[in-house]
Amino acid sequence: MGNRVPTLEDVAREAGVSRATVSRVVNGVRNVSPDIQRSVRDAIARTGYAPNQAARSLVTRRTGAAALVLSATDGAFAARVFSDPFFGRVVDGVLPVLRERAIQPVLLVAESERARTQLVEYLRRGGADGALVVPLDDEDPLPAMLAAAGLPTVLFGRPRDGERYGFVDLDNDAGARLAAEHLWATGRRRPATIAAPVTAPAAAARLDGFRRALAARGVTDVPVVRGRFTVDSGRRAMAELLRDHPDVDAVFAANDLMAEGACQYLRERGVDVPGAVAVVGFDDSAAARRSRPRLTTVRQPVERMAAALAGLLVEELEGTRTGPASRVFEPVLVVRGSA
Amino acid sequence: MGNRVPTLEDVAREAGVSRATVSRVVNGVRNVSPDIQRSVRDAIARTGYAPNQAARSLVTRRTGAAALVLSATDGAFAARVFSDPFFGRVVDGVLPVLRERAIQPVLLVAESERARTQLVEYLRRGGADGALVVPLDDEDPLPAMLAAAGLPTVLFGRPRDGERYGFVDLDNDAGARLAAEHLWATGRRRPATIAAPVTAPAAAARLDGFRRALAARGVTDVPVVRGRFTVDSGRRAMAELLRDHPDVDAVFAANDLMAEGACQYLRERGVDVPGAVAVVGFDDSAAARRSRPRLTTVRQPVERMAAALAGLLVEELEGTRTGPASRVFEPVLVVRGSA
DNA sequence: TTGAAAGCGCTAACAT
DNA sequence: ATGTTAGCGCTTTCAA
Repeated sequence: MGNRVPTLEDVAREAGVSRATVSRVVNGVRNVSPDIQRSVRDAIARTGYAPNQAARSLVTRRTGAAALVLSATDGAFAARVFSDPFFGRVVDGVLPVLRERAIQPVLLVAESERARTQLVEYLRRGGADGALVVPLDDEDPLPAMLAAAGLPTVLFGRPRDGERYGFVDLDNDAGARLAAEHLWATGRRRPATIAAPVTAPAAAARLDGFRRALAARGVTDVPVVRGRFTVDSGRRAMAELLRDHPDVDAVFAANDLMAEGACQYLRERGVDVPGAVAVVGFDDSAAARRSRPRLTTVRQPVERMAAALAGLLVEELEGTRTGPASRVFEPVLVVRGSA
Repeated sequence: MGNRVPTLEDVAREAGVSRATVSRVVNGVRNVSPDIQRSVRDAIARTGYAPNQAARSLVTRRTGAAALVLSATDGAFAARVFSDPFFGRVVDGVLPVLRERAIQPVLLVAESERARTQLVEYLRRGGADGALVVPLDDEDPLPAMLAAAGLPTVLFGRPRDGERYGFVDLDNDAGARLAAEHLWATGRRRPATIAAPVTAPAAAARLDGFRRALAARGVTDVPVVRGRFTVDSGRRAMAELLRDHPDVDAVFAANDLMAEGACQYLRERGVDVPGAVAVVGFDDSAAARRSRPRLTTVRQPVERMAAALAGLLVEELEGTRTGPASRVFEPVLVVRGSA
């Protein structure tokens, strides 16, 4: 037996109609009489027909897929992405929006120079109709590459070059301020911060926001140690902080993972949290709830932001909106046990 | 100006040659004189041409992409995948193999019934040339669906229905035995185990292997508590174990995350690890090195296994091999501080 | 409501 | 070494 994959033609012959009619049924176009619809559906079932996406795309110029791109310029990529709950939350937020519209979400990772090139090539050729990009680095060239390739692109996090893309972002400055004000209000006068890598998106905003809010209260010498968003780096940063500034009474970390690491280190050294040192995290991820004590943290509504991001792309693809649009979300302070 | 995307035709006209010649240059076929190659390349650069994948796929019946499918039948999917270092290691292992051959890796997640259906549809239509599937559940119908759709499919972990697919797997039984023998050899006589969910792939093998090895030494009543592969579930399991069997002197957890949780709980309760209770993990993931004390664990060479898995698929796609093939890796015990 | 036919952009067989 | 040409399987006018 010919092991050929069945085509529209086969279904048409089987059902005794034209290709056009089968196509209409498959694509749910009305103006097809009910009985013909039935017989076509039967023929489809009998033949096991599935549309050929290549042929379809060739004429519609659509793939029905949207790329969710995780991009970083440094190494240790997968280790980071697959251990920070943040990315899972992004995925959780994006999926339902796309699924609802039967847009296939495809995750693409750009872990190296070569990967970026291949990825852009892939998308230029028509791998997906648009891209949702989560840049892990402010200097990431990928968004610009995608835009240059003419691909509808939206970003998680405000890009440096402002308004060329649609994006969603958090008011990071306000978030850092919430942390600072809470620590101040609870009597902390010698706060330090475990900041993000200099090139991390949002890093500057969280650090500056924290410093400014404290400066407004007369605290100008806030110790800063950089972490790398991981539990381990938070632990090491805390060790450094404790060594160089044994009198700190509060720590604001740029994400929950580092705050968790800080708590771990403090507890191991017998330093009471929050008694001796208060710790505030950022994100309100799963790490905030599993940490001991549970973390007081600045909540970033990642799932809602990701859903909005997907919505932005969908609008662009559907032509509902034309220019780039953006949306900024407000953080909320969640007080738990650590501060 | 006509905002049309340039096609082969445009490049051909620009270079003053035929479409076929341009195609040859683009696809790196020899038999094209150097000077013509140059002028074609120039024309490509000038026009900004990129091949249309749909048109290409239509004739080659290839997409140049391979899917890495993460599939689960229960909820809390993204939270699991994006916090267990295991999946990052799989990605790390797969990427280089695919990149090297310029095969685009696309990550697909099947988090629900609907997602599975859409995903299979997508792949049937030609979303990728083959699939690397990491099933999180033994009863996952996805592999069978993909196979039924005629898509080349290989699995991480031996499937229940044996030899219908190519797969890579670890000798989990041997791994569990290593753990049991180490605990026995170091004088532990009242071991317990934190097992995986009943439907988890490899779960049965690790549990049975542990039991059998101990039974051979006369220990037949090994307490078992089920965890869910997370730190938290490991912590809770340990609490349960300690409550119901206060005399346990060793714990074998089915992965490092649960072992980490067990250690955390024990330390919080002031139980010395490994003094009072020895803990052995499984995987040798990043969690093993960050845990305190560092975990003694059964090493699973996930990256190498994932690379081999990708190799299996590549062979199948290239026609180098025909029937399903499989490869089973041997575990190694890594002794650190926890046992 | 249905069918006929053109054509999307490319590769590959064949001809030169 | 290069060109000509016939499709790949589908959607979408346009006619009927």
